[in-house]
Amino acid sequence: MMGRSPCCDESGLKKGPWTPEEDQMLIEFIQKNGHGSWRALPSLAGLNRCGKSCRLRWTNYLRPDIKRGKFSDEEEKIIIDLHSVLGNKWSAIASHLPGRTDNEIKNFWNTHLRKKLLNMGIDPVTHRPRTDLNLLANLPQLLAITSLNNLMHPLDALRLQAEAAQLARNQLLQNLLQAVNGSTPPNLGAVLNLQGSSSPNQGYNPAEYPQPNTQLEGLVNNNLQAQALPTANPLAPALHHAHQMSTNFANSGVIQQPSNDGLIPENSAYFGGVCSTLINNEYVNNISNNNLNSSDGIEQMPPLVSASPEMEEMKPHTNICDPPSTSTTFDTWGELNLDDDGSDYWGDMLEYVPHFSSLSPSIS
DNA sequence: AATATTCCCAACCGCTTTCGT
DNA sequence: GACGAAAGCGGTTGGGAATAT
Repeated sequence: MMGRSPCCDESGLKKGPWTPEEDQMLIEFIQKNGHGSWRALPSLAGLNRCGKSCRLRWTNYLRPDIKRGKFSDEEEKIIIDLHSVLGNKWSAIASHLPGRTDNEIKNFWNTHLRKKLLNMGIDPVTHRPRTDLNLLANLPQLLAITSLNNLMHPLDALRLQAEAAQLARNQLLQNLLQAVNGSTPPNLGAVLNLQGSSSPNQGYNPAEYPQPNTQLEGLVNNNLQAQALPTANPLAPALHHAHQMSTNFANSGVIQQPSNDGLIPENSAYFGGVCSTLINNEYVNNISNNNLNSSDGIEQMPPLVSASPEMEEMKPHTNICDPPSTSTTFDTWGELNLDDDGSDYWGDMLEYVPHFSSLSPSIS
């Protein structure tokens, strides 16, 4: 745009931190007169500041309805969920957190949540398990070595080739999703998770956001047949969503268990403590506190959503694990042996589909 | 105790969008 | 519709506080 007017650079207007006296002058003026035109406000209020500085000070700090202090666990979870859908739309995220400013949320994300997700093996941009960058960088050499080096132990070669295939699958999935969506794919599970939530995210309408692309997921599945995976499995999308939900908050260091009773409803898929159920063409994710144990100082997560009435009415019919026990872990019931960095999630999920299908009598 | 390093966040910068004429 | 001003917004920065050495 042309004709931008300089802000505080001219005429010696004060910049930098606000003093308590300046704050008081601004508060008293706005309480008495409202802010009106921000440009006109400073001179009317007797402040040697530009209007923009006054506006930011008021909206980010002095406004009486601002909630200050530590973010609650619930707020933290909402921010992560919304960020997985909205990206760096701090203002949009802030609109779902009464009393919090976009600036505050942005700072909280950059200083806390981003690092937290990285430490959990989750890419804070895509909200998906991180790709092993070192391995990816070495992928060509890896393939060359495993195909040419006759001295390598056959099992080691197989393992390395599996890792290379895993990377290729991750890349293929990302590329396909980006090609279709035209942008980094959102975490669909997070969208669905917020349906029916009683958290203070009033006005959140999942219909505004991208919905699951089951056709694409089927395409991805079919493109990965080199691993002898099943073709169209009706539960793959549900499992995909459960997987995404799971990786939002549970990763290395967290003991993941089957649902409380080891049973899952019909038309559902289970992954990492999250059960996704297809209801009226939409996925509803369910998790209970019982699904996670604290480990290594990681706090137990609050329930993401309560079970929907539809799910409550469903009669659990499929036992997907050994007799339930509080000590049951992933390793004891599964084909899902997760790497520390979570890099095998996608592959494990696909490999789990046939197992799931064989145990679910309603799926033919 | 002194110094260096890292963390944190209020405030700023400048681009984009909205509003009023 | 064109234009300019105001407001909105997201990225970046500066410096004080906290922590490490």
